[in-house]
Amino acid sequence: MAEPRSAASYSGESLLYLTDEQLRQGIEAMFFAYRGFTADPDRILSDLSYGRAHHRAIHFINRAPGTTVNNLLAILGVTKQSLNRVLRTLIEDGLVESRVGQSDKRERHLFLTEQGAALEARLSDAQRARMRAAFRAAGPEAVAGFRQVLEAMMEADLRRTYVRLRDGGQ
Amino acid sequence: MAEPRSAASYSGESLLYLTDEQLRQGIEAMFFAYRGFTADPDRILSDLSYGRAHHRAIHFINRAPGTTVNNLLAILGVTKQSLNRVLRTLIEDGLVESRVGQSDKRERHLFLTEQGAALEARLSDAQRARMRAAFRAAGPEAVAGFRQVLEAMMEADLRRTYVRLRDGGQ
DNA sequence: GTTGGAATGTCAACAAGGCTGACATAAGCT
DNA sequence: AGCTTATGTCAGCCTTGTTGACATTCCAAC
Repeated sequence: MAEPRSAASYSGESLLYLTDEQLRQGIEAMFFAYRGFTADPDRILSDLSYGRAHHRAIHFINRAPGTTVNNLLAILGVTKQSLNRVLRTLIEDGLVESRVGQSDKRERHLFLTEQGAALEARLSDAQRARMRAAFRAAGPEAVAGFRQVLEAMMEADLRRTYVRLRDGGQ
Repeated sequence: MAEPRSAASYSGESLLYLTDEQLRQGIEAMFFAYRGFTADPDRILSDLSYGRAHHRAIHFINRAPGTTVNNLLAILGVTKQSLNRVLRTLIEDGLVESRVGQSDKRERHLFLTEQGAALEARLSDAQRARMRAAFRAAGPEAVAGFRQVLEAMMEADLRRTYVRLRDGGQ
């Protein structure tokens, strides 16, 4: 259970931050923090009888307007049936618009309507407010570390997606 | 939408890390990283027809052996009906033992059986391996920042729970 | 031109895991 | 004795994930 953590690798540098105890604290921090991370949007959504799935769709459509359904599937990591159910209600409710592609007419390109953008703003304002408070409390060096660790924790394909989004790709 | 971020507070210190763009990157990093965070245990669990809910229960029972049902409810933030469904299967399957309290016989104290501890070890080995890789890649200063930001992101009551667990309380 | 495959949508059925509400039981407290 | 607390359980509902099957539309290759 307690890992031997290869005594040979102690070459001057302290590896105490890699003990099982430290790792477990990191795991629990992720668990509890994620609850906080989603708490504010969840409250807003429950009043509208939407769920987290709707939030995720709205977020990434806003993030990459005109994205295709297939593209969104890859980002969200769910089945098309599951996403379709969510998209259908968002389209019916007038928050999302689905336009047939010009070059490839099989593709549907997704956009937020004015109403959809309004909800997106409300949700992300709430979520950013908490993130801002956390960033401010921790300071810029901590934020840089936070981002580094999270990035290293992602699955390789999602890290590529994350970096592409971050660096302004579409 | 774009916050004025009170120009008066620029007292020499750069607040560029608090821009909406930086905050949004933090939000997306949390989203993608959490998927990585749960990916390995999820794979193990799906083979056993257990879910994340079982993992969470097992984790915290291992973490605080003898904890009561009520205590676990507070940590996990679910209803007793929801938790009970999970606990029932874990007890039936012989992974968790429920002992009537000595002082207060209404309470049930929860413990992992040998079998339960074995699964816990398997799950947390997998999860720790990813966390360890991420920590190692990012380095000790980054890890400290990661922990600071996450802690600041928690809801107040969960932060207390987290700190209590971290500092060896039960 | 026809055919194969890709992108999408839809229907049906199912499961996990949240939730609420109601109720039972046992035990502790006043 | 009566109220409260801790727990368990039943029933039913919702969201959001899954698989499988099938239709449509359209591009592209042959």
